[in-house]
Amino acid sequence: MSDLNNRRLEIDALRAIWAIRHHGGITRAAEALGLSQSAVSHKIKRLETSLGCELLNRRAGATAFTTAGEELLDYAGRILGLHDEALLSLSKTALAGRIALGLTEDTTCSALAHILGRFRRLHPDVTVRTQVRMSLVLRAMLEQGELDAAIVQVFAHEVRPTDVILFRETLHWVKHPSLILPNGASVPFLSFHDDCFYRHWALDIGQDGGIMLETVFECASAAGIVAAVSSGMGVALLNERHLRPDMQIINDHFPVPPDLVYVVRRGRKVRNAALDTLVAEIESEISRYGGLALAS
Amino acid sequence: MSDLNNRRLEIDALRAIWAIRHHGGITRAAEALGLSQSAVSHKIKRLETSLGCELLNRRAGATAFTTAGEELLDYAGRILGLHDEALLSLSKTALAGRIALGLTEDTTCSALAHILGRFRRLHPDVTVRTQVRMSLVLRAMLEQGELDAAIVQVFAHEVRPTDVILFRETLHWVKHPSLILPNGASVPFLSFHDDCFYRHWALDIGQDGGIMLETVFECASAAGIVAAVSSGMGVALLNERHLRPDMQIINDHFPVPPDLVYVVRRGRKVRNAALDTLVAEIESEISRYGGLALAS
DNA sequence: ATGCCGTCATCGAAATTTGTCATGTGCCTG
DNA sequence: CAGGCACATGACAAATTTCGATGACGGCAT
Repeated sequence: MSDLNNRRLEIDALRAIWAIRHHGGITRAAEALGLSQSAVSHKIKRLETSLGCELLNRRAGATAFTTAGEELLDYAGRILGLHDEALLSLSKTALAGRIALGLTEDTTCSALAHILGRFRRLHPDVTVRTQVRMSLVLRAMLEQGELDAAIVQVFAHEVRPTDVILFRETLHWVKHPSLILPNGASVPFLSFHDDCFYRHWALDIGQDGGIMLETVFECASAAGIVAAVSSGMGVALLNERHLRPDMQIINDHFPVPPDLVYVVRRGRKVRNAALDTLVAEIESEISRYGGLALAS
Repeated sequence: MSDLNNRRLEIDALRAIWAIRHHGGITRAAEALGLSQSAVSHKIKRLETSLGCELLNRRAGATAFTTAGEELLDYAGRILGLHDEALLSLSKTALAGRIALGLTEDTTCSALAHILGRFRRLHPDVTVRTQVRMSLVLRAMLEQGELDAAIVQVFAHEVRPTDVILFRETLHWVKHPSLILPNGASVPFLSFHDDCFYRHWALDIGQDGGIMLETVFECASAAGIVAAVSSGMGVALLNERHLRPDMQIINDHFPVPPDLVYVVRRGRKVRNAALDTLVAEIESEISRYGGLALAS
């Protein structure tokens, strides 16, 4: 441990351990930060020697934080929050107006909440009205001019040049191992709510893929679908982040599901300086961390 | 301005602008930080170009902060506060016990308050009882074992090896220009309260220096003395930080006042781990900023 | 067991950042 | 108007940071 007074926590190092936490591993974090793996490894090493304690329990595959690591992580989050807000605050211009924003339920508990809160603080003269709906509904509202922008899920091939990509998700057909699919018979399907837009894709493949789906379960929340899959009630289309160890990914016979993308999509209105700024802040957050942290 | 995402506020740079504020100028700040003047100048320059805005209105003599500078300063204070607390938190050991601490009124509104607050947060099992008295009283309480430690003012030549020096102060004889001192006659003296320990020094010089002081005004607070001097009521002994532009420093005929030092002085009790830590934190804060920031 | 794969540590070289010294500039004061 | 003070600037040296390559280690499947 170097002299008590000369020690300091580099902002970059804090961002590194934050990224390690949220991407689960040094290699992934390095990728997200746009650095080499060795650079991040070194950064943490330096941090550790300067603090005189271990931060990570290194192990290939599963990098875990020590108690000290978790503690630092907490401070890192707060310091980075202030730091980023300071940066924004210094480059801000006085904004006023109102923004009508749409979100999906999934994204409400992501870093977006922080971005929105901070935006409020930095631009008190901008009114942000937020509505939470499903992607299909939000897209319709955008079309009709009811929203200025929305965070929606779309198929990867539907992304428009003006969309801001938040992160990608892979969709999988899953089932519980105990569920055996009989050949030829119709497949029990665990479905999201009517308005879930990739449910439509799933039901359409009945025509093309030679697979007959029969909806045996409907639920608006992912938690419900997850439970139904685990209990062996049928097959479902689930995001990678909803997969559980006891689930089995189906690769054969089923058509490969399209990739999904979360995007910020703007409405038709042309000029809105406040919205420009908000979107820019979201973009900046993404490029800094290589994607948004999303609770799974 | 570099790319929005790659910008970052170095902790050291933040500490630099903080030091500039609290020492009034780059040169002084550099000294306090243990760096060269050009290093600090460079640091700020880099900070400015990375932010794309001016932080300081440079001028010889009076370095003023711009609006952006003031804004950053606010964030800097908060970020540094968190940063330093994180650092301490990671090197802390579980402490318990109680500390009886004495302070002078002057030091209550300095950075000490922050240090004490932080100490409370980091070591909730340590009870800190603080009493505010004048230096002479505190020294007596230390002797009698009523305090574990105290922040007191002493003459520079009285500093003990075990004292921790917080900062030095120069004492001056001052008067208002309108006050003419007649030769031979007794000098009207504006005095602190009975217990002010350098009042004793002032009155004693009647014997040695051939100067006869006559106390015409007594007041416990510096503000009262300052007002009395400004109104031309007499001469007084004042700290540098209490000097006002309309005051005149008296150099001739009066004996040179001894320098003063604020120190942390510990009581007689030998072992107290909690106190050790608190004193270490104070020392660390001092060496980091080259002295304590004290409201004048 | 054995070999493969993914993850991380470590090393030397290259690139970047940071600090120092020496010097230049502008401003205030006597 | 000279001298001093406070800050800026440029060149160079030192330290730090990054990268690419390589090696070590553990998990996993054969």
